[in-house]
Order: sequence, then structure tokens, then C-alpha cells
Amino acid sequence: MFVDKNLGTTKQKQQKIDIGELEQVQKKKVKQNANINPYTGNQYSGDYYKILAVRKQLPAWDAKEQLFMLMEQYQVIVLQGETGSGKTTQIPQFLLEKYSKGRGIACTQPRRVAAMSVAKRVAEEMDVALGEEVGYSIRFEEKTSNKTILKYMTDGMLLREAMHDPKLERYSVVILDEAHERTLNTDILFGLLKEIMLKRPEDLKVVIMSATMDAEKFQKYFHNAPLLDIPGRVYPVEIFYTQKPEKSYLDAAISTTINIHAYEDPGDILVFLTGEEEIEEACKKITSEIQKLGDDVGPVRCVPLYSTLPPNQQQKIFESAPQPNKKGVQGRKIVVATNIAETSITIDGICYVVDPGFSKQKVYNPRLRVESLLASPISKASAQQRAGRAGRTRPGKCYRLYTEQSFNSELIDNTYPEILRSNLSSVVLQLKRLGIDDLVHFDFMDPPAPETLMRALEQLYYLGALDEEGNLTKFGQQMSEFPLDPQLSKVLLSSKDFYVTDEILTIVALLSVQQVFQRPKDQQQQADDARYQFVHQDGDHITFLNVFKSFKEHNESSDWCYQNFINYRSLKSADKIKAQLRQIMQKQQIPLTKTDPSNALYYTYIKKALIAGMFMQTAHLTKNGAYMTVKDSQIVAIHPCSVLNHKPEWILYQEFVLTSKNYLRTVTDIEGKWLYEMCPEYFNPKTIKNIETRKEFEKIERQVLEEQRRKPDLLTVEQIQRLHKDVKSERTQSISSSKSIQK
DNA sequence: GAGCACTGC
Repeated sequence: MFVDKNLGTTKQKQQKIDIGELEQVQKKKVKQNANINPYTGNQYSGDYYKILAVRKQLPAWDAKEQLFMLMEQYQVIVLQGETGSGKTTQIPQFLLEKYSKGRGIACTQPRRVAAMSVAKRVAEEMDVALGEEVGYSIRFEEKTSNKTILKYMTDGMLLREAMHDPKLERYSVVILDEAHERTLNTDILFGLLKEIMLKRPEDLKVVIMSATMDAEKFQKYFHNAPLLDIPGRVYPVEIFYTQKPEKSYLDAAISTTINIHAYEDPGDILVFLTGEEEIEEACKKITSEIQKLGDDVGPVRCVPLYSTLPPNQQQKIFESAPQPNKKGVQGRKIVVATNIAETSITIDGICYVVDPGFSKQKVYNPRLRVESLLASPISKASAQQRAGRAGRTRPGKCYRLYTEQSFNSELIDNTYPEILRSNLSSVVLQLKRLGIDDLVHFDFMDPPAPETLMRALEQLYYLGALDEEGNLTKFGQQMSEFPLDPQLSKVLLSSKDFYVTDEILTIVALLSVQQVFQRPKDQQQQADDARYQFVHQDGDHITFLNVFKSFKEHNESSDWCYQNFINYRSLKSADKIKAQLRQIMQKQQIPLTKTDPSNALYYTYIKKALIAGMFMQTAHLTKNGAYMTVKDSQIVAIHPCSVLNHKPEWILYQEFVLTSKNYLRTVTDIEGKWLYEMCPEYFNPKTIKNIETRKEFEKIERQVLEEQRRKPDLLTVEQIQRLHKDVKSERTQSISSSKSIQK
């Protein structure tokens, strides 16, 4: 039972006692009749005993007594177990026997599917209905009830809960699973739980569960917590290295794969590459090269696997190897995948792994405020994980396309945790919201660079989420309620001042999903033609809005999407996100306001609302025809995928991508004057490095001052309000604050 | 006229 934190103390005590008594009664019952499920009071089904017999074979069962012993003595323990040990399914069930008095047990997972599928499995094992005693909680789907005592959830979800239940009082045990993955959310939870444990020494236990690497680091971080080691159940994997470094890992991967196919025993192959383009090329080459070998080698089914592949194509990796050829030579399945096959998707029957040693990784440059993707060498832990994929069903082999020496001396032990590779404005806002004021002294397992934290604080200050002292403002608190980048939260909260909440909800939702437009390689022209009908000359943001409106007019038809090269899944998910965001707006009593699309200023309002949050991401066209970002003076170009076919003097951009050049992706035509009017402090000409841009702002400054002298009361937001006499005028906080800035 | 690893609220 998850205790509602709003319950009065007496009531809470009362409830706990009741449950305690209930358990006593249940225990007696169990003694009387071992066939009764203590959680439901029903008789166990036949399946229960069958599953129980299998469960008892899992290595986790041998550790049960030791687990209880350690839990008795310590508040936090580290549990290390390989795949196949049963830790994710069994440990939480063991803990239910002792630690669910009056409160629940939470077990976090980095991914939604894992939370869902594990919950389903455990409900079966416990012989209860999913969503009753055992449930799960992920974004858009809460499958729990007031009976739920064990809840699997995404780490992000637990963090959300912490915002409204700062001591996580609903839980008696919190288990952080897959801790070695070091997701952003898990890392924040580490620090948070460390603080909460101090406040709840008697009634909170914490279990950190991880694969083999890193256990020592976790132990040390949690005040030398004890380690419980559970052996895995995996088959040995033989590792091979190359004698010399390879010139091209792609070529080497292809030829190694062909050699395995030609000379090794039957068994499927998994090849790791870095991205879509490489994977498609490799699949094509492998297939054609093997065909050239004729009937002496077996037929192959070579399938690509990456996340942006549509689900029906992803399913192909589960199809079996082709039938033997006419000479009777066995067929083989070859999966060529990104890192998605390292953690997220498990394919049975893989016996050979080809590991070139690279993956695309996010890197963050705080000085340029740019996140980019870079193909980089993997870590030892990652290489180990990849090799392990060959030993899930029988002994396997792993071919590493680098030398043993480079494995030992060049690969780092563990991939840098995400928190060291990301823009942290969202994280900082969350921490502030969780009541952590002193970020510099917050106990991060790996503290981010001070410059990254400074950048985040600075950005949040400019957005109005923090005051001069770095304290969370009321506005910042509102921003933190949204599952969005702080900049987009600001856009959304500002949209009501410009009477375009619905339009902005749509745009923000679409910006949160990937790939609105499809552009298959063999139909690029058709895709571009189809896209043309949605194009709005002001740019990509409003073009997105047009797509969504059209999608709705066509009753969310998937056929219509297919015919128009629109990603149906993305739009459906944007629709869900939009509903969730609208709900959060309503919950915070932000008025939903609107403008008639025929109003001459309709698009101006939309663009001004975008500027309200995105003003830090703007660029100015210089005389030589190149764009320069307004504040950092970086030379940039509009990405060719943008619908903008002219070069406006000022643009707002959503994303800065560093590939062959500095590109701005998702771009909209704006006016320099609006920038100055809306954020005069930020665009004060004295702060602008580039001379041309500075001179422009000086011109604008003079112009605006002149206008204000003539009509001292004229304010942008008020102008708008006058046009909306029908809408009840409401002096909100942000209107008055933008007024005070302008004076 | 270029190209998006993977998650998540």
C-alpha cells in the first residue's frame, strides 16, 4: 500500500497498525494453508507452482538469506549481478516479505518497456493481476491501484514523484536497478536518496543493483555499503582481437562477418556499428558479397536495427535464419545494429558478435552551449556488455576489431556518465525544485564541470526561473512542472500572454518528438513535393503547426500520413504529449487563450511566444551573407532540411548541430526589434560582441526609445490586449514583469 | 544541399 502523504499522522499510524495486524492474520493463514496466496487470500493457481520451481533455480535464490542479513544491518546495500541472475524479478519479491509494512517498494528501470515487461512477469510469478499488488508507472501509463505494494517504474517517474513527495514517504524500499547505466535520472536519484536516507534512518532502505562493473564506486559513494554478489547464468564467450589496428572499422566489420559466415559453425551474428547510414551500407555489402560466394556457403538474412526504424521492420530481427540452400548448407541471420542492441533490445540465438569498438555518443560543449553526436571509442564495460550478447543461449565468440593492447591501454573503464555529457539546465531546475539550493556542494557521484553548472544557472536566470540569488522563483516552480526543456516551458507559459496557447502547445509537443517528416532514400523528390503543401514561409515552427492541423483535419489517418510522408507515430505521440502539457497548464490555472487565425497578427503572436523562451537561440545575417549567433558570435548556416528558402535578417533556431559545419535546425524568421523589445537587458547593445549586430541593436534601441517617447504607454503585450477586448483582461505576473523590464 | 546513438518526464 502506498501511503498517501496527505493523510493526517493519526490516520497514517492507524492505517499502519491495521496493515500490521492484517499481516499477522495473513501469516497465520499461511501457516494453516500453504496453498493460499498471502497477498490476495486466493488459492494459488497451478501455474504458480510451476513458475516457482523455475524461480528457485535462479542464482538470486541462493542469496536470499544473505540479502536479509545485510538489509537488517545496513540502510543501503549494493547488489551486483549479471544477466540471468534473476535480480530484477526476484530481489523485489524477497523484500516484499519483510519490508512492505504500510509502505510500498519501488524498483526503477531506465527504460519504459523494461518497467512494463518486468512488472508483467513478476505479477505472474506472484499469481496476482497486473496493476493490483504489482504494477508499473511510466509516462502516459499508470498501472497501479491502492493495493499496489510493488511498483516498477522509470527512473524519471520516481524523480517526478519526488517533486511532490520530497522524502519519498510512500516507499519503505527504493531499488535503483541498472545503476551501472548511469542515466541522468539515476544519477540525480543517487544524490537525492543519499539525502533522504539521512532524514529517514529508520524506515527507508535502499538497494543499488548493477551489472558487474562499478560496484566498488557505488559502495564507496554510499558510505562503504556492503556488496552482495550474485553470480550470473551466462555461457563463456571466447574473445578474439586483431593483430594490428584496422584502417577502416567498417570494412573490417564487413569482412569479418563474411569470414564468420563462411568458416564458422551455425549460429547468428550480431554486428555493432554506429549509425543508420553505416548500417544500411554494411547490410547491402554483406548480402551482395555473400551472394558472390555461391552455394558453398549458406544463405543469409541480413537485417538492420536502429531506433528510428519503423517497428514492423524492427520486428524482422526476430525472424529465424533462412532455410538451408539446395546443397544443404545451413542459413544464418546477421543483425547489424547500433548500440540499441547493447542494452535495449535482446536477440536470442546470437553466437557471434563483431565489435569494431565505436559508438555515437553525446558530447556537450558548455562554452558553445552545443550538444553534438560524435562517433567515439567505447569503454571496456561497453565492450564487455557487447561480448556478453554472444553467450545468452550457448557458448559464443566475440571478434574485437582492435588489438588487445588498445583494449587494455586505450579504452576507458566506463563510459562517462550522461551527467558529464549534457546540458544541465533541466537538471538544475529539477534540483532547485527538489529543494537543493547549494548545487556546488550537492553530492554528485561524478560532479559536472563547474562551467556546465554555471551555464545552466545563467540560462535559468535569463528565463526568469531563478532570481539574482539563484533561488527558484514562482515562475521557475511553474516551469519545473512541465516535462520539457526549460526554454520550451517558458515558451509554453508565455503563450497565454500572446493568445496562442493551443498553437504553442502543438508546436512544443512536435518539438518534443523526433522526425515529423519522412524522407526515404528512394523517394526523396516525392517526399519534398508532399512537404511543400505544408510549408509556411515564416519557417519550420509554423510549418509543423500546419502539418498538425492537417493531420487533425484528416482524422489522424495513418494512410494520409503515409501518402504525405509524415511520420504517423511521431504525430500520434505529439498528440499525447500535447494533451499532457495542456493538462499541466490547466492544473496550474494558466488560462488557455486564443486568437482568430484570420487576425493579421496571428503569426506574429506565435513567433513572439517562441521568442519569449528561445531568445537565447537567435542568429543575425551579416553583410557577407553568413549567419552569426547573436550572443556567442558563432558562424552558422541554416540546415538544408529547413523549409526557409529565403534569408531573413534575424532567425530563431531550435537546435544547433555540429556535423560538417555548424548548422541550425528548425528555424523561424523573426524581427530584431522584437528581440530587443522583449528582452532589452539580454540584447543590450553593449553586450553584443559582433560589431554589425551591435550596430543593428543600437539602431533598434534608438528607434524603440523614440517610439516610447511619442507613445509612452505603448507596450507590446498591451497592444495585443487591446486587440482582445473580448477576452477578459487578466494582469498576470509575466505581463507586469515584462512591462517593468521595458521601462 | 545535409544526414539523427540511445533513453526519459
